[in-house]
Amino acid sequence: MRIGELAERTGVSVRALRYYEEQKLLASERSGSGQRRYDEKAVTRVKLIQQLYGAGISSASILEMLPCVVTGVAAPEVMAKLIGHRSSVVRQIEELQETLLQLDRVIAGATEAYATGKPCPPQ
Amino acid sequence: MRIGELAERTGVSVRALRYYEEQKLLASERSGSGQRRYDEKAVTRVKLIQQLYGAGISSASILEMLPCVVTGVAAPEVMAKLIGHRSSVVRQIEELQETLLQLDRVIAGATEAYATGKPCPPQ
DNA sequence: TAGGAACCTGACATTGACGTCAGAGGTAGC
DNA sequence: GCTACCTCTGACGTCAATGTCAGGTTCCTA
Repeated sequence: MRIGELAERTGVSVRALRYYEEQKLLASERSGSGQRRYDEKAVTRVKLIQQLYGAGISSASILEMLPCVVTGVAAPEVMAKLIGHRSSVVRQIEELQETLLQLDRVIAGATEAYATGKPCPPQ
Repeated sequence: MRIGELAERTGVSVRALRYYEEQKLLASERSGSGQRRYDEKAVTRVKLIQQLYGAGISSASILEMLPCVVTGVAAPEVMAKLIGHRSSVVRQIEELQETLLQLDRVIAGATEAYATGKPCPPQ
C-alpha cells in the first residue's frame, strides 16, 4: 500500500510515517519512481510504535527494542532497558491512578457543592 | 520559605516554580526586596500541579480547575472539562496497561530465547 | 563588612514529534 | 491526455515546559 493508505489505516499522519522512517523505526520498499510501498505488517508495526511513544519511550529506545520485538532475541543490555521501561510504565500507571483519585475527589466535591449549594473545600 | 527550599522540598526546579507563577498556577508573597515567599500549602499545590502535568493536562486546563480544587465549586463547563480529563486519564491507564502486556510478551520471549538458545518471534 | 550563596528579571536555547509550505514529479480514472 | 489527487524532498515553524546565561541585587555567616 502507499503511504496515504497506511496513514489512514493507522490513524497516524503521513508526516509522522515519514518521520518514523527517518528515525529508522519503519522501513519501506520504494517503487520505481521513488514512492514508498508498505506491506500489511507495517500496520501493526506503526501501531506498536504509537503505543511505545504513548508510554513516553523515546524513538532512540524504541529503535533499540524493535529488532528484539521482531526476532524475540534481546542482548543483555537491551533486556535491562526493557525491564527499566517496564518499571517506568508501571510507575506511570500508578501515578495516573493517584491522579484519577484526585480528580474524583474534586468532581465529587463539586457535585456535592452543586447539590447542597455550599462549597465544600477538600479536607 | 524561599523558592530554593520549595524547589528542594518538591523536587521541582526553581525555574519551573517561576514558570508556574508566570502561568498563574502558583502565587507567592514578596518580601520587601522582591523575593518570593511561600507558605506550607505551596508544597502540596506544587505536587498537585506536577501530578496534573504528568497526566498530560495543559497549564491552561490546570489553571481552570485549580480554583475548583481549592473551593470545591465548579462551573458547569469546568465540570464538563474535569469529566473529560477524567476520561482521558482512564484511557491513558488502559493504553499503558496494554503497553505493559506488550512489553511483558517481549520480555518473556527474550527470556525464553535466552534459556533455549532459540529465537522465538512473537505469534 | 566581606564574600559566597541564593535570588531577581529578561531573554534566548532546547527537545521531540510532528505541522506546514514550496516546488516538482507520479498516478489513476475518464 | 486532462484533471484531480497523491507523493516526493527539504526546510523552516510550532508548542510547552524547562534549561541556561547575563548582569545585577539580597541574604546570611563568619
